[in-house]
Amino acid sequence: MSEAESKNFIEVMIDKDLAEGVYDTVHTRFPPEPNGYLHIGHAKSILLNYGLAQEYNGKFNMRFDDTNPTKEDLEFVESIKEDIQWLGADWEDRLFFASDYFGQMYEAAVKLIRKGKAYVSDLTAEQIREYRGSLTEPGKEDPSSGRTVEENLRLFQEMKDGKYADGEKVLRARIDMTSPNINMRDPVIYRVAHITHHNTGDQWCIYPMYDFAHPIEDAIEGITHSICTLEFEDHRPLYDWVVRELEYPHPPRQIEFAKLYLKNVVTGKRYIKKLVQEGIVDGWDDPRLVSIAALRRRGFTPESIKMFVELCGVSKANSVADYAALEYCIREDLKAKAPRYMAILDPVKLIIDNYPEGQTEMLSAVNNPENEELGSREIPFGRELYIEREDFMEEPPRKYFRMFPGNEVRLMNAYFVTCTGCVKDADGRITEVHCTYDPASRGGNSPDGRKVKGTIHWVEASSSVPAQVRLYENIIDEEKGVYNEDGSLNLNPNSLTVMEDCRLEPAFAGAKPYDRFQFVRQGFFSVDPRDSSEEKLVFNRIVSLKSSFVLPK
RNA sequence: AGGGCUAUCGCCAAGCGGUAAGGCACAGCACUUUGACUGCUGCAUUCGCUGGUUCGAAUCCAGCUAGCCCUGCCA
Repeated sequence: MSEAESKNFIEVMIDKDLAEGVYDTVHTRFPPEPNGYLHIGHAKSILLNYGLAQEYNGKFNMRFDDTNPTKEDLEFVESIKEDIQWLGADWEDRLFFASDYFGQMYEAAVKLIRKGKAYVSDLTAEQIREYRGSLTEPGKEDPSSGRTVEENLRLFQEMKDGKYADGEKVLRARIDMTSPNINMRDPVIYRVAHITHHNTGDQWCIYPMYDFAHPIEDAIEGITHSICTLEFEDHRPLYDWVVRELEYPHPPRQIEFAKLYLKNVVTGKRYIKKLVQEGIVDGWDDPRLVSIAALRRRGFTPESIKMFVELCGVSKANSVADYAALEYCIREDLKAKAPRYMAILDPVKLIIDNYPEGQTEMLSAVNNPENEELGSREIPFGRELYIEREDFMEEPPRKYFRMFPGNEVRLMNAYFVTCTGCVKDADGRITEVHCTYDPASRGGNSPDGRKVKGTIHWVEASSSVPAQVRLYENIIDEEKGVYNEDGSLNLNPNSLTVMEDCRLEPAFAGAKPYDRFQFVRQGFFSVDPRDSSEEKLVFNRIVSLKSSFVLPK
């Protein structure tokens, strides 16, 4: 991460624009339609637009592109604002709604009509489709295209005044019905829709189409670089046509980049809706999803998402990022930020036979060896502890260096102990592991300098804090991918494992929602903001530690 | 098939005529009071293919091939 880092193609274009004096500032925007929740793909666009404004000392606008009331809802306006703020993109006082420009858009349409560049059409939607031609055949002239300016003005006024039913008339731009670019074949720019808009109420019954509205929105706000995704490349000639015909003095430039896709995750709204309806996930913010809200709830930091987006880069090549890259980013961000406490997810008793009964003592532990600012804590130690069930094996495989009969290991921050055996119940399940400790090894080192290969984590039994911990796997099967061949979702039933009887050291007692920790040897976890209570903390695993439990074959 | 765009390591991605950056992933070694972290090492004689121009091409030209997008009164 040095200044030697190369610029992406958008920065190169901006540099060129600035150098040539096409623009003397940079002004970007993020223009979502409030018709759903934001996911990680949107984060790329938000952070890209905001980042560019920052980098070039320019401005960044927040704008809701709410030109189609049939699909939009106020509910989404609030969630989108919250997500963007959480990501750290600051629009300052520049929060706009495309619907606030309906008056100016109407005037712009009138201007086009006056210039003979737009006309009211009587064609039905179906006829318009027929007249448009196909990918390989040119379109035909609209029979209504010959109307006079006066007639068009009158009819458009009547459209606005509610004289026509939905679909009865539309306003079309007059461009070129034979253009090889279908978007230029006299696109519809205004339609009639008698519906209440969440912002403008019943003030309008005609609404502008995206292709007409968007360049106007950008021009009104003084946007210089209108950054959107690849599928709009074909629309750029129309975008340019609109700003040119409307004669804006400093027309904005549209630049397209490739969307960010993440391998093996579900982002499709209809699939998420299905998952919610069927109760497979507990909402659009279920920690297994990758909506911004879900990532936030699971414990991801805005910094980690920013790092991920920057890691992925910006280009025009369609690409699918590895989930592993996201995991890398959150580990990287949290490893110095999160205190490292001990937590036992699958407890089994460890009894130290030569430790005095009824005795406890306090031991000191550093909270994060990589970050001294996080200080240290006192942890209780006693005769009965909990250790991880998988940290003991009666018959260990090769290269297993945790607890097994006869082996000496270190209890982290405490003592060396030598395993002496275990106790089982009638079913053969291990109920207790036994050991003896070396009192001279207090703190975790032996004065005689002998070494142990294994260090395991533990929690003193009587003072331990109960908790529930949820472990997430990718919701989708790694091999098969997100969707089956018939289009159905390929769900992994093991995507969520709930550990009910976890035991934490007392340092966790005051943990608050969203607090993040590294559980020693387990991974990074955060307190779930929705399900945690005073009585019982619920943790979400953000990400596991890298191959910390993989045994060599 | 008409138009637009894209093709560089398993995944991202620099490179813009001078002889293939970097990150993720992976592997090995070292270190380690987390089998984590960290450190070191390895990982494209080759840039979708085929020709051409050039002393020299991933970079220029031509022709192919593959993938994505476009026939909403959605955005």
